[in-house]
Amino acid sequence: MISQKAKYALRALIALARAPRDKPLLTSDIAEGQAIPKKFLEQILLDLKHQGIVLSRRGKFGGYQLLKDPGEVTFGQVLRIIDGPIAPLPCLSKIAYRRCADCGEEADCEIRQVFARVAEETRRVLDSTTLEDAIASRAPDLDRATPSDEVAEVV
Amino acid sequence: MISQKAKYALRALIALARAPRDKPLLTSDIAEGQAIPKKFLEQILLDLKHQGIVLSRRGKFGGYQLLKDPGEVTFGQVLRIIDGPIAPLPCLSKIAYRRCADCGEEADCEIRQVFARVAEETRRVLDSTTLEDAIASRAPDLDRATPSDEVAEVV
DNA sequence: TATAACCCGATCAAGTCGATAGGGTTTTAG
DNA sequence: CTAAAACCCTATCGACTTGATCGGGTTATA
Repeated sequence: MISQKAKYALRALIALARAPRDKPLLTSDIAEGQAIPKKFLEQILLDLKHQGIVLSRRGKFGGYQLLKDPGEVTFGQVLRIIDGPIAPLPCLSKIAYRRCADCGEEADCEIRQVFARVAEETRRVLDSTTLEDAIASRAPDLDRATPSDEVAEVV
Repeated sequence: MISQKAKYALRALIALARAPRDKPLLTSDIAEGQAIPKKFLEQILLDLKHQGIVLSRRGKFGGYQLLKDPGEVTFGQVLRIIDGPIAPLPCLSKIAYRRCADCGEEADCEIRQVFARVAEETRRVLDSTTLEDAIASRAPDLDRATPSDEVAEVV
């Protein structure tokens, strides 16, 4: 289950991706349009800003805009920022790898082997689907997916 | 992330699958062998019993055995019993479907569409991988996967 | 210089997770 | 018959997470 927060983040980003690139959207407008608690959305947009996904202008007539092209922001990136590692087991995450204290040799772990396949499939979808794909309601261009080694680097 | 409880359940079932079919294993033996808190394991095995995965004999020289063939118990079944729905969004689960209160039309939901693909891939792996596959350290026979409609029925 | 708007940390209620506690019930050995 | 072994069941607990709220602080513009 992805968190409510991640859902909010994706909805906000999709709203930003649909808006004209040069006109910032107000937090309150996004909040109202997407039925997101405003103060909660502020936190989320701030996270996304710190991670270089959006940019903000302060003061009167400020607001948020996408910093990257909608075709270059993947669902995987957003989920990792908001929810943390995507991998189903800590020992399968490269951004937050932790050995399973109670397991034996990783190479022999049957459970790890099965969930490694799940992680691979999940990454294949999430790291290749962009905001642009989502808006266009189309399947992502699979060639966009980072080569497997590099993907593994950020799961 | 799958829960620790689900990991324990899978480890216990793999231990049972490896044992001779007619000789029950003691909770305490499994607990010791797999480094699982005994009382916690009791709860887990009880759940698995109620769901028809294992059977138990009470009293002296009692214990647990697999009720089904190791080739007929999938990771998906076990995870659903222990952790609940596998689907990444409540609106994608058929065993515990809940409409997203704050979303509009489901057919138009871009997020749902993306995660529907994730759910599909995840199910394809988890519903086709059995305890037998895990023990043999081999990829599952994909033909074993339930036809998509039926799979959807139990996500 | 007033106001709009983002920035930021603290806090909170409810729920979940992993685990423990304390027995009750059934079966078998002797 | 009875004691011991082993499963059965419910309640509870502390730590953590989640979703959200609060109260301001800072910055930029008209």
